[in-house]
Amino acid sequence: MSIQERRERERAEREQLIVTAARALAEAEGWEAVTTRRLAERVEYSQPVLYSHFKGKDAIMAAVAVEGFADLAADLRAARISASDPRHALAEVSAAYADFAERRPALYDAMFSQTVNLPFATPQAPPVLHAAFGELSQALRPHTGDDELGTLTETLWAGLHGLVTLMRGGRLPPEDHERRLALLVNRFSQRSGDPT
Amino acid sequence: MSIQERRERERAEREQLIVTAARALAEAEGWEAVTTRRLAERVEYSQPVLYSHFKGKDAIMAAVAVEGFADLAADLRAARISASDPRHALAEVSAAYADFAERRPALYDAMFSQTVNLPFATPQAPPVLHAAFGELSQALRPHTGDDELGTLTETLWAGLHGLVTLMRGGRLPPEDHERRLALLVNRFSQRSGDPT
DNA sequence: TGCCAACTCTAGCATCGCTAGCACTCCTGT
DNA sequence: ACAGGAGTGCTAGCGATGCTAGAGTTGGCA
Repeated sequence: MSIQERRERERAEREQLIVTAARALAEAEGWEAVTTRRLAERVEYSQPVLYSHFKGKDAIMAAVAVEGFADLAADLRAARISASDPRHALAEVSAAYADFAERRPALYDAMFSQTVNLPFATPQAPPVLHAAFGELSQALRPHTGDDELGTLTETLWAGLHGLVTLMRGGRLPPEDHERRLALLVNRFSQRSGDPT
Repeated sequence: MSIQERRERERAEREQLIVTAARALAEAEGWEAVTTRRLAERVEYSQPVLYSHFKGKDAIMAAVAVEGFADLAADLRAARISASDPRHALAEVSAAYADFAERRPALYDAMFSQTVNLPFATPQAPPVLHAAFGELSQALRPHTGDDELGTLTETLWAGLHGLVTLMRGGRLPPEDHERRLALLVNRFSQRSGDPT
């Protein structure tokens, strides 16, 4: 019994080692540099070991992506909490989102650009994913009614995602990033009541 | 002289043949199915011929992308022209953009998702690229001042791009697409003056 | 102590983008 | 008309990719 447990524990540790190594390699040199051979060398095992843990390279990237969502959710939450006024939180959270994408491009790629087969807009989606989405929702709550909060969150998310991906692909001039971000946030802020 | 011209003409025709075949193959089976071997077989030449026309596979994709921008610009223009009221054009053009991405996913990938090394936000960018961007700008013009038109166009574009890419990647539920699109357009419409 | 099961590694497959070098074609000048 | 030569397309192959089959070794159990 105990020996079985030890083996499972060691297996879990090795699996985490693989994910961590993949993430480190991707963040250092980009995903195109993450080959199964290099990854195997990093964790000091042979290639087939990777396939005893994950179905393929995509599954490894998906595991990294889940870690990324946890980090993103934490960043967004920190930005929201530290905001002086709930109405200012939207700008802070949006900026945090953009910063995350800029600071961790490889992680962001795994989460969004790649084809990783994660369940997203369903209850089966990993909890960290709902958490990240929830932070955006909370930041938007003071600015809209409950009935359209979900859809509005999705749309804001799309706007942020578009901004960072187009900029990173060289499709948008980086020097105007702040202005675009401010403009987007402004358009998603409630202005009907008071212009204070 | 004449014979030299004929050769150049034939070369140009063959180059166009390669681009057309690449595009057809990509639209039929996706870019991962477009290998240099299959492409060469389609155009009934050997692989190295491709490299006498293009520096590599990326360059072929870039050529397809330019064609895509021309198509997109045409679609957007048609939507804008056919709009009854200039103030309604924004919704029409936005819907046309989303439709384009949905109807021609492979083309859209070549234009935006892939790393194709095209000059974008510079004067060196292909004219068709400015044309497509200009259509979005024209649709937005009735809704904002000239000083922020450029930045606003970039931001709307990012919003549209985010919507279609996240939806195609399974990150957003398709059934709410129309509502998200309407919401985005609404947020980019001028509402300060009249609620008519 | 001997055996069996589980596990890991070596080696290799099919395919990828890309290229070197040979062979052929076709225009040119005498 | 015909030999020479420049240019062009092909065959074959390189290094690298993701992934897998089968051999070989290790380690716990009777």
